[in-house]
Amino acid sequence: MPSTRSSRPRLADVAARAGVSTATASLVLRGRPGPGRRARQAVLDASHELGYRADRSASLLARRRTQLLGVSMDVRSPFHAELIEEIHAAADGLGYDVVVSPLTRTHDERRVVETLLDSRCEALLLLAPGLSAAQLTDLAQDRPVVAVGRPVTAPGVDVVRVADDRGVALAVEHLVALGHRDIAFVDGPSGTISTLRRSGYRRAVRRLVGPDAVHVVPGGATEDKGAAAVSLLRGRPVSAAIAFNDRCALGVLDGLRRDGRSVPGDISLVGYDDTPLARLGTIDLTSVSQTPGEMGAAAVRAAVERLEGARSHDVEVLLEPVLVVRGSTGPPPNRTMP
Amino acid sequence: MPSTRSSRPRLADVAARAGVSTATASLVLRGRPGPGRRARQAVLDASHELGYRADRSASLLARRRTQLLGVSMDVRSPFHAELIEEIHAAADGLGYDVVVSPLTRTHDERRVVETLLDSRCEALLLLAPGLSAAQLTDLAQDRPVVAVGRPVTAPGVDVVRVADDRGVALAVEHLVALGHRDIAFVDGPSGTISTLRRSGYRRAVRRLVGPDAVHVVPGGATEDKGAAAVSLLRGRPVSAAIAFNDRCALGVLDGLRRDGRSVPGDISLVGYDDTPLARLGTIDLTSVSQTPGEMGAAAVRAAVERLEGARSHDVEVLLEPVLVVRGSTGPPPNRTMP
DNA sequence: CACACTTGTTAAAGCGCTTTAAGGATACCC
DNA sequence: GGGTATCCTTAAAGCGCTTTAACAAGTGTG
Repeated sequence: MPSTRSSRPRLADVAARAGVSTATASLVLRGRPGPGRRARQAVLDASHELGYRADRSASLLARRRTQLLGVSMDVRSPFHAELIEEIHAAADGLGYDVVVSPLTRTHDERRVVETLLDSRCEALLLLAPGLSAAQLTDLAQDRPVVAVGRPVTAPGVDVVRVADDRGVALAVEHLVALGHRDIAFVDGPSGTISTLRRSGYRRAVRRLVGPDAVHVVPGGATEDKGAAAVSLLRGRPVSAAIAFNDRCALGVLDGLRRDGRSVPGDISLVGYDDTPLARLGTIDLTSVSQTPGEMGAAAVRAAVERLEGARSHDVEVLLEPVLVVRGSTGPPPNRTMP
Repeated sequence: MPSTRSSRPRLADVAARAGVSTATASLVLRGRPGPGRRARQAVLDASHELGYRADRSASLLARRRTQLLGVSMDVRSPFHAELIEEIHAAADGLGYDVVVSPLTRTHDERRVVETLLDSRCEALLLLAPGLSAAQLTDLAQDRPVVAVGRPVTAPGVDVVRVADDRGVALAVEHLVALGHRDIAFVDGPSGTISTLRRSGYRRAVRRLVGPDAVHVVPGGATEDKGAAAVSLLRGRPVSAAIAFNDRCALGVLDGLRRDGRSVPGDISLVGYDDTPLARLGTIDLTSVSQTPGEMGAAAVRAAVERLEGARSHDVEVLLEPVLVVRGSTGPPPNRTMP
C-alpha cells in the first residue's frame, strides 16, 4: 500500500510505482550492480517522478558501514571554516559524508564528541582538539581519531599538522633574500606552538645571518600584545619583524604606524596563519599559510586509510607551510635591491 | 543475548543487565513516567556501568517526532557563527536538537537543504538564504521554514531580521547627542539592505538635524570601497561618518588615518554588524549590533511555534538593533560637550 | 531433455530504538 | 473472597531502509 500520509515518499512507494521490489529499488538507487536495464530505468523514473529521497536515519541504521566522518570545529575560527570546506570536498571525493558539530558555549568538546558518536560516524577528525592525550587515546580505542593542527602525542591517534618551525624559517628566508639582516621575532604565548616557531626562527637566523642576530621579544597571541611589543623593538636596529600570528602582527602594525614608522618602508612585517584578516586590502600582510587544502585532504586520507584497513600504525603527517607574500614586506630602508 | 561484538552497548544490553525489558529501559532513559523507583535505578546504574549511549539514527527512526531543527550556514561568516551558537542554546532550552550543514564550495544551498531534510529535521532555519522566494515558499509547503537575516517576502515563510533603518537611526542619534551635525553616510552595494539603511539614515538626519544635512556618498561592502569613499568625504565639512558595514568602515578608517586625520579626534566613525573586527583593540569601532542572541532565539521560537501548532500564519519578527559604543566616536572637534 | 550456470529478482530478516496495547501484581473495598 | 481500580512491566509491532539467501527464468552443455 502506498503511504497515504502527506509525508515524503518511501522507498516502497518508488518500488510499487516501478513495479519492482524494494530490494531492487534500493539496489538501483545506490548504483549497485544486479538489476537489469528495464528495472533500473523504471526505478529511476519512478523515483524522479515522486521526488524520492532516501531517509538518512533509516539508511544509516540498516547499513553496516555509515561512511560518515565526524568533525568537531570551533565555529568562531575562520581557519576551521576553511578546513571544513576542504575536508568536505576531500571526503566527497572518497565517497564519505561529513557530519560537523560545532563547539559552542553550550556544547563543549566532550559533548560534541558524544553527539558525533551518536550519529554513528566511523572516524573522528578533531580540529585543534583540547582533549588530553589520554582522552584522545581512549577515544581512539574504538575508532580512528585524527588530531588536526595540534601537535599531540597520543598513542593510537593520527596527527596532521604543519611544520611550525619550517613556516617561520620560510619567513626568515624571504626577508633575508630581500636584504634584511636585523630581523626580530615577536614571540607568542607559552606553549608547544610558540616553542616550535621560536626555535624555527632561531635556527634560520643563526644559519642565514649569524648567531648574534637572534632577537626575540615577548609578545602574545593578540593585538594588544603585539602593540605592546613595538616599544621593545626600538632597543636595537630592526628592519623586519616576524610575529607569532596574524593578530599579533596586526598589533605590531598598528603600533608601528602610531610611531610614525611605515610598513614596509621603514620596517617589514610577516604574520602567521594567513587569516582573512591578513588579506584585507588595508592590512595586506605577508603571512605563512597552514595550507588548509592540504591539511583537510591529509586528515581525511588518514581517517580513511585506517577505516579501510590500509594502515594500522599511527602516523604524523607533517605538512610544509607556504609563505604568502603581500605588501607588508619589502627591501630594508637605505638599501637598493641587488 | 548480550551483543558479543566489541561495538558499543545496545539498549538490550542495558535492559538485560538491569533485569528489565527494553521498553522499560527506554522509558527510564528518556525520563518518561511509568517505571517505578526500583526499575529506574537499576536501568540508570546499568546504563552508567556500560557507558551506554543511544544510537541516534535508531532513535530518530523509531520516534515520531525527531525534534530536530536543520540550520544552514555560511561557514565563513563570523556572524553566522554567533547565530549558530545562539540557535543551539535556544533550541536546547526548548528540547530540540540542531543539525547544522555548512555551505561550502562543494555544497551549495540546494544540496545543503537536501542534506538537512535527509536527516529528518522538522524545520529549516536558513541563515541569509540565497534561494528565491518561490523556492522558499515551495520548501515551506512541507515544513516550517524560517529565513533569518534576510528581508524576503515568501508566503509560508517566517522571517526574523533586524530593523536596518532603525540601526542606522541609532547611530545618527548617538552622533547627534555627541554634538555632531555634519554626518555623512557611506553607502553600501545596491540591494534591499543598503536601501533600508540609507533611508534610515535619511530620515533620522532630516528629523534631527535638518533636510539639508543629508550627505550620502557611494561606498560598498568592502574595505577598498570604504577607503575610496574617503576622498569624497572632503567636499563638505564632515565631523562624523556612518559606514554601510564594518568592513567598509575599516576602509574609511584606514583612509582617514592615511590622510592624517584622527578618529575620533577629527572625525567620528560608526560601523554596522558589530563584527569581531570591530572589537579588535586597534580598531575599536562603534558599531550597530544585529543582536545575534535575540535573532537566534526568535528564529528557534518561530520554528517551534509552527511545529507545535501554536501558529499557522506567517510572521515577520523585526528586532531592534543595538548600538555598541566604542572608541571610534566622540564629540566633534572645536566644541565642548554641553 | 536433464544438468549445471548465469542473471535478474524478491521475500524476509534484520539495524537499534520507540510505542502501544495487553498482561500481572498489588492493594483496596464491599 | 470476588471485583475493580492502580501501578508496573513487557511482548510485539513498527520506523524506512539494506542485505542475504533463495528462487525463477533463461543459456548453454553433454
